[in-house]
Amino acid sequence: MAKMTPRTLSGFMELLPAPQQQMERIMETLRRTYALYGFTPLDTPVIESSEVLLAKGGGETEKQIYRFTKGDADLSLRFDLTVPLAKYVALHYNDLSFPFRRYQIGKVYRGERAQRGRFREFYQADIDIIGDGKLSILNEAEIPAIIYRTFSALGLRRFQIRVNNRKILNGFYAMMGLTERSGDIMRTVDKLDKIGAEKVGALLVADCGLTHDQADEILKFIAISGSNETVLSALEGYRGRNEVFDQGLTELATVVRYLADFGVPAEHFAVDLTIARGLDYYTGTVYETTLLDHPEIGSVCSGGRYDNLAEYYTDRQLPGVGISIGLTRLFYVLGEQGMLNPDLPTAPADVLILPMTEDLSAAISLATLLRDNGIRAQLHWEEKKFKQKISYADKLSIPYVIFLGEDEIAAGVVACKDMATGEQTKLEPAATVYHIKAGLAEREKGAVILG
RNA sequence: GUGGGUGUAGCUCAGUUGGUUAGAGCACCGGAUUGUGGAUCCGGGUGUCGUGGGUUCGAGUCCCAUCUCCCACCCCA
Repeated sequence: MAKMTPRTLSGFMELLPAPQQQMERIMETLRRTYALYGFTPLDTPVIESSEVLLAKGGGETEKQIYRFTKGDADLSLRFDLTVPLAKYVALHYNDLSFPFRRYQIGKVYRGERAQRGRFREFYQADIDIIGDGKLSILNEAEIPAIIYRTFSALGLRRFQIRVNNRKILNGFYAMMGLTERSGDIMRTVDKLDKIGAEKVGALLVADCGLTHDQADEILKFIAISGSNETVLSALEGYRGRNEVFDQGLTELATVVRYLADFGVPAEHFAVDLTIARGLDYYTGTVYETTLLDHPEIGSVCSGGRYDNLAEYYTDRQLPGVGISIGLTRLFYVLGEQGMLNPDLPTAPADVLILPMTEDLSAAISLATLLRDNGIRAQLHWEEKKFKQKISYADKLSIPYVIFLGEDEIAAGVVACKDMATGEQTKLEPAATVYHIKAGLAEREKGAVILG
């Protein structure tokens, strides 16, 4: 009979067991780090009513969203975690305490063309802080610290958190009398890294309708660079000409001010006036984090400040700040670059027990003892040759194999083989537990995710 | 959504001006006297040459269509 050819849709990541274990480790690290800053875990449905997800309407979202009907219901897959959060906060407003800090790691869906490092289904690992009416600027200052700690916890070293403030840009464009075109200008300027100043200048004239002088002035402005202090003092020169600009500058200075106290080394942080973010709901600080060795892949962690999270669901003013780590993209890059530690334990079990007697009673109770002591134990009781069973442990890189035959049972011991060294010990069960636990602890010591 | 490429084994690929039964390496499976894996040796091809038509005595190879995936744009994690 002709078989259907199995395949996985393009743009959907599907991992083998070992890499999946690595992915799980990264997720655990993210959860643990986020929790250090007082964020509570949240989960929301992958499917929502289209009415909810598309409340804002129009734009890219509408084009990229996976939308379908089931009976009479018009449904969509979430394309980010922020809109579901807005719905959640508006819906449960009375039961939440503000500032509301939540993290969420979940899959999102975008019906765009898949490409290298661009997926249709991917994990986002978000944190957001939502205020009720007001939200302190210090939350914006804390975000880079969270990004830094998170990336460091993964073992990443070569990354940079770039920060800007939209009020500075909007204020500057307002000074030039270009307020109504500031969205277009930002989107164009955002390409600077990719296509260079010359082309951006040309696009500003061609697409945004600016004069050459205006384009030059903008390019000159965003070219301001150097240390944080240098950029800030250069910006001070523009103070007093536009209220929004002044406010943005004050905010940016505050974000920079506490960096050291938050433990963020200067080399991982840069004020960068070219960062604008395409998304139009950002109103203040914006963040973009890139891997220094892989700028071509774009941002792996982006976010910013927004003033009105849930405006489509409630009249309440709910300002917030948040970031999103593109976990699938990050994992893809790390894997492609060989940066995932090959020595990272990925075995599904710590011990494989090979019972060699008809009566499994001794083997099963040994497995129970191991599990009672937190050791992941698997019994191999299939009809296979001895060789195949030990080879199974080898392939799954299970670190220990226990042989339990007549001799051992009679002597009240178990034969435990360390698969890495080949050494074999014969110890009583309790001593074996101790032996294995010590060995596992040793292995975990050097188990950084990136290597 | 727009434009450009690609398609042979699980993976990376070879396959002559169209010629007989489509190959290599790696991977995988089995074996080398049933209590010891990784190394070696022996054995095994696991394939609708993306799919459907067409040209031809003959198509993996040429033509058309279609699908797929990849790349760029758009946008973005």
